[in-house]
Amino acid sequence: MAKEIPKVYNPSELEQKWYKFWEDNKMFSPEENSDKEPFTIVIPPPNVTGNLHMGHALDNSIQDILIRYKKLRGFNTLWLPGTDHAGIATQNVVAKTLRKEGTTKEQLGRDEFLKRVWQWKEEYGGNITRQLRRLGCALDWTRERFTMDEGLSKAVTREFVTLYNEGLIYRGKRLVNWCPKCGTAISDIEVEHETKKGKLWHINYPIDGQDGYVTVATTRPETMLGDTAVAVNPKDKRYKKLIGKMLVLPLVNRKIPIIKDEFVDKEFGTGAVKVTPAHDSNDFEIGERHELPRVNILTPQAKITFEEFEEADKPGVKELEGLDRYKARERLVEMLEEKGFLEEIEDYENAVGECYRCKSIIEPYLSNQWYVKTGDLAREAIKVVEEGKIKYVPDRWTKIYINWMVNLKDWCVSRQLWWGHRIPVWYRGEEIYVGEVAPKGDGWEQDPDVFDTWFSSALWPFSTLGWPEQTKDLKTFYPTSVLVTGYDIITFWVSRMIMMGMHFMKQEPFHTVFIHGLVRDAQGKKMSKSFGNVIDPLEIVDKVGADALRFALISLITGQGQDIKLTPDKITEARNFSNKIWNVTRFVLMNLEKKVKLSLPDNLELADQWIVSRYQTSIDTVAKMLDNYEFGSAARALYEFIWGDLCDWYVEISKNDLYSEDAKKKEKTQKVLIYVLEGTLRLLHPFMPFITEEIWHLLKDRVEGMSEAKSIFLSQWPVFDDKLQNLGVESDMSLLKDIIVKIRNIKAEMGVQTKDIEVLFVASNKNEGKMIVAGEDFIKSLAKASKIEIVELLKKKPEQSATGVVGDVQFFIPLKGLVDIEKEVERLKKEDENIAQEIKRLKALLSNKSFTSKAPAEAVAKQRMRKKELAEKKKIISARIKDLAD
RNA sequence: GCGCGCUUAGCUCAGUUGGUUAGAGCACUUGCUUGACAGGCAAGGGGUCACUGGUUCGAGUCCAGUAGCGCGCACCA
Repeated sequence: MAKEIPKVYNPSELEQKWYKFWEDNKMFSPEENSDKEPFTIVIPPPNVTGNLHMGHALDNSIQDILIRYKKLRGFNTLWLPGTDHAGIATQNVVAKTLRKEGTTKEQLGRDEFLKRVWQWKEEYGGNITRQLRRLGCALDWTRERFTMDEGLSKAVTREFVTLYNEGLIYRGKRLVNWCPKCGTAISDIEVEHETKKGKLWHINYPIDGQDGYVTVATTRPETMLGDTAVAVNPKDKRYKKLIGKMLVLPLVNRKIPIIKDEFVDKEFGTGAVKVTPAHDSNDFEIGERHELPRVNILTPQAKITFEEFEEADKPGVKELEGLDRYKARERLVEMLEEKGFLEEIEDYENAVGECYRCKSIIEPYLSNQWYVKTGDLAREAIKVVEEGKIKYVPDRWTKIYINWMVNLKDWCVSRQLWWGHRIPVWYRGEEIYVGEVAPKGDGWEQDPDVFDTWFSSALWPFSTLGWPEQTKDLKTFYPTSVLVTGYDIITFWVSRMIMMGMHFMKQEPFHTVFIHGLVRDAQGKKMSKSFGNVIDPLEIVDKVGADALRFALISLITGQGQDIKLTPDKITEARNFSNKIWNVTRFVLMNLEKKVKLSLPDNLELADQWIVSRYQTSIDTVAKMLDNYEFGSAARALYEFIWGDLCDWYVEISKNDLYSEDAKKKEKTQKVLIYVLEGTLRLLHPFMPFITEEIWHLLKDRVEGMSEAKSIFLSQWPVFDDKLQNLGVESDMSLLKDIIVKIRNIKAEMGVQTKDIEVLFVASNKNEGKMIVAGEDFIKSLAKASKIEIVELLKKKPEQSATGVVGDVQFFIPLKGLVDIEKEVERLKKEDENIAQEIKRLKALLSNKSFTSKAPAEAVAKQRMRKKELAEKKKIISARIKDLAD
């Protein structure tokens, strides 16, 4: 029978088999009409264009653990999957394939293009959801949603129209963050700032009607084409008498005023600032204050245009028309130099905004956009967190969230894309119509723009449950329980869900936000294709299985939510761990000749009581850790219990019984092994769903009285029984283990390999004697001793033997002829010295009055005890040294 | 500039409310063809817990400061 189980665990087939089983049986769908308490998570919807990366793997492993854990604990769980239409990303992907075909979206036209996007979505949109299945995620696929599906589209329209009617939406012509490559506005948080080396050009602007000039400094000389003023600080003596005079813009010859504005820093640059209201946000504000004209000089593709120029201003710079912004900059600087307007070029560092998606440099650009007024929405969203109705874990994110929300600006929600939710606004001449359906009558034209993708994902926790319809799901599963995500997305998404959740549902969308770190490479670098340091989770799943990948990631999670450095070592460790679990199962099943009943026998011996106690402790600690979102600690605790306690100790000890002739003992031990293994599988199932399912079924074939459930997922979390937890037994075992290690240690140091040694124990009290008797069999087998003798008192000193002292127990290993005495004396002297030093330290500590009087009695007693123990140990060892030396 | 985080063994990291003896995995040394597992077993070496000062009987742990690294926000042209 045992031969059926291979030596090495081979995950790939098994994982596919079990996922299919789970999904075919719709096991991940919640129960209908259940009176169990619901536990809900909505997945952070991955981009439909996306492929599973390590960040997803971590994020979803955590969610899966929560779901499976709660399911085992008897909750009616729902983990709702879905994907995000990812406006820019998806549009770019399809545009790229069109380019390969030699066409463009403009040539196709809007409707045709959208057809192609949908086609693309049908074909490839399932990639990432397939990949989530390979990870083992217990997602309810019957409820899968997509941000562009009918229901969610309706929700977004309702959202906009409602906010509009409430006066929380407005349209404005302002400077936005414009990405010339993506051809759309993006929101503030989609702009990344990176400090770059640049130049500061100092340009002389001649004063009109008199000699002299004013020098301005700029990092963007090409924007001078759009200058409509030069500003100075009103207190700046250098320029005071020039305020109100006109300057002549070099090359362009436009006359622009010198104005005064508090914004200008006298100390910086030359103290005079060129003002380009159409291309810089500060300048825009100065322009507002002084009612300056705005001259736009760029096309949406960031090429120079003179559309808004006076005819007279064009001739001097005509050759720049149509040039890219950076080409134009180069040429313009040359021209300024030729004409003698360039005063100086200085090296300079400043932060330039980049598009988070395509890394193009963002252009502040004047355009008409739709905005959400965030003031009241943000206030509510702050309040609900401050009141503790939503908790961030770890807590430090609370402050960061609130700080960000307090400074929140109005949210630009329109995007100049085709792929997305079309803005439900229609225009007819000066008329504007906002509504969920198109207005009646002729001549209406719908706004060509679409919404920011986050405008729809803000509704995700309730739109996926059916909102705006009052569905049963919505009533049952909203508010959701926990949101799990990386900190990089708090601002994009979490904050917006809270705002919209509070506004539309009047209830927080989740009570806990668990924020985890980002997955990085071994050097701590972000994984990115351009660095070539990405580890593809699917490759790892192919190689070592999803369980191992999950376990590696989870066991790296820290309490503070640090970023995770994933190394190949860690993956190997987890792979080895699955193999260990596999093999301990092999061991247990190999040693069953017939079916056994799942029950704890009553003739437990010391080691049995110990492993049962350790198992009970594990039930308790793992549950507590999971309840506190301490995923890493929970994983590490299980690792230690399984590998350390169960495999390294109990399995080895159990061999005595399993290979013995005593049928009763044999059966007792088989039952203990089954009992502990079966329960441990359920503890481990949330972390490693596949291997635990497989083994659980292997056990089911051979064990009577296991759960009737058809999957371990549908069984239940082990019940913690504190009567089976025995701390006295745990401490006894810990002493016996120390003794065994000490014997092994002496043997190794003495170079003794034989099993034919004898150990003579001197037990100074009855309890110790009993303990050693209880452990006699396994002390012999694990320490490899052929004989053990226990005496209360030493009648005569053992000769030519090695000595060990563990706690109050001393023992002798006669080594006549096996080893030279000098070596043993050496070894003991070394130990003696170490003890002497420690005793010295303790003496000093205990004679310190302030310690004995101020420290709690417990701490003092502990140290006294320790000193006493060491002193005794030293006595024995010193005596031994003396004896041997004689 | 402001804020946050990190700095513990050669490497990657744990370390709960301060309790005196700082742990793990990998790597390293030594020994095991042990009937679960060499993806394994046993034993061992290896750390003035970044630095300085403070609080305390006692600090890896608390406080202040310094340095280095990382991140976020804001940017003065």
